[in-house]
Amino acid sequence: MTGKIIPDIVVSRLPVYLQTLQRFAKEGETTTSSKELGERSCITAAQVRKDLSFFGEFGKQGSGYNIVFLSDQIRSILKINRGWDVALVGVGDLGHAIARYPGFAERGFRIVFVFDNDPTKIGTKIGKHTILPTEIMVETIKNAGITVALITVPSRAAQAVADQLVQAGIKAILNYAQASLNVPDHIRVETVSPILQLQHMMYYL
Amino acid sequence: MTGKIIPDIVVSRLPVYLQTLQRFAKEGETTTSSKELGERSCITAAQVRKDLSFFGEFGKQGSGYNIVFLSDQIRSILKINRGWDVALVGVGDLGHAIARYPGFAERGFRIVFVFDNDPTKIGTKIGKHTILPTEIMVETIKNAGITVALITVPSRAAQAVADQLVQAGIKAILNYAQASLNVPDHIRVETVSPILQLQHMMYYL
DNA sequence: TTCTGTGAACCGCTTCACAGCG
DNA sequence: CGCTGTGAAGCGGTTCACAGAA
Repeated sequence: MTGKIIPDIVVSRLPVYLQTLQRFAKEGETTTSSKELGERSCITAAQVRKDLSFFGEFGKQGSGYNIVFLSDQIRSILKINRGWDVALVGVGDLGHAIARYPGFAERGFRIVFVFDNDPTKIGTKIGKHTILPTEIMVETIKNAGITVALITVPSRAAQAVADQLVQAGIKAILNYAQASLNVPDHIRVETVSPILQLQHMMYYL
Repeated sequence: MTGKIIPDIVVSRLPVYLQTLQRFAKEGETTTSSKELGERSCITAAQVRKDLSFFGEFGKQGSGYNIVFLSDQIRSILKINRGWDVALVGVGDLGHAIARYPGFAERGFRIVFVFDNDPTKIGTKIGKHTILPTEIMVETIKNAGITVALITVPSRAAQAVADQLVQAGIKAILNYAQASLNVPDHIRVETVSPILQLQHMMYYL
């Protein structure tokens, strides 16, 4: 089972299942079925079973899946059964909002450094973080061994920041800038694109 | 050509093409090819040609696509060759950041109303908008004939807000809350899910 | 020649359907 | 009987390859 290549689209559904499972857990459920999990995740039951079977046999025939057990398995597969230290680059309005948002830390993504290049911001505090100058970014990230970063700088600066992050040893970038980033093949980038999502929806109006 | 059902995945790539075309335009180009447009959009040339051919014959054999013309065609297909009035619900940190972000207006999505239910916020100004109480939301949106809304309220409140928005005649919702919304079939919802995107990437680290 | 538009081949994800176990 | 796990079938999107226009 391990070593087999899993379709990326399957991996991308695991966080969705996890989210639904957490909702079930909050509702006091202890067990679910592929049918129920699928319905609440907008995915067919067969798809759910096939997806999960890529990674193991997590269910019990006749009774379904144990919610806590399956959640733990998915967290383990996604490597989010541990915490991840994250760097945040760019403290405009959006960076500010993200730095103060507790949702990332609740899922194990701890923002440990916040960088900006604006001299009037450097040294000031945002929550419990002191804003650090980008000059020391590469070295700081390298020394801390951080591999995940969020980019919330203006589009025109995003590529330069990405280049620095790659140099600093970052392996995964969540990009909030309205720009597509050029990075080496072994670096993962996901872009948050609310504008593209809006434009997409307009087609159907 | 019109009336034919276009795969949603094709529609979802149009905004990507448009974004790339705009970059080309800014770089002073006037013409491009499926090869060039594809490379900069991380999509194969054949895919680009096939996608565009769903909607018409926009290129010239031998020379490629006129950038301005193709941009206009895509904007027209997506119905973003006009402006859209948008309502924003929820003025926490994120809503605040979005209300002040000029990127939406630059692409024709004008935020015309901002709602919140916090009495200490209602009546205060954010940019040029006065924050309005949610009590008058349904009526205000209905009267203005607005069909697009952004939800930036806490997860627990998102479904209730969505229900109201549907009642108000909203047809497309961009949901920033960490929650999946239940809405009638004819309403489009897209969710911005940075946390799911991060979790997805962790698999590959 | 260059590059588009497109039928056909291909490939991979989704769905089906059922064996098998509790 | 209920529900999983899974080979096989089905389907839809992607890629190929080439006719044809500039």
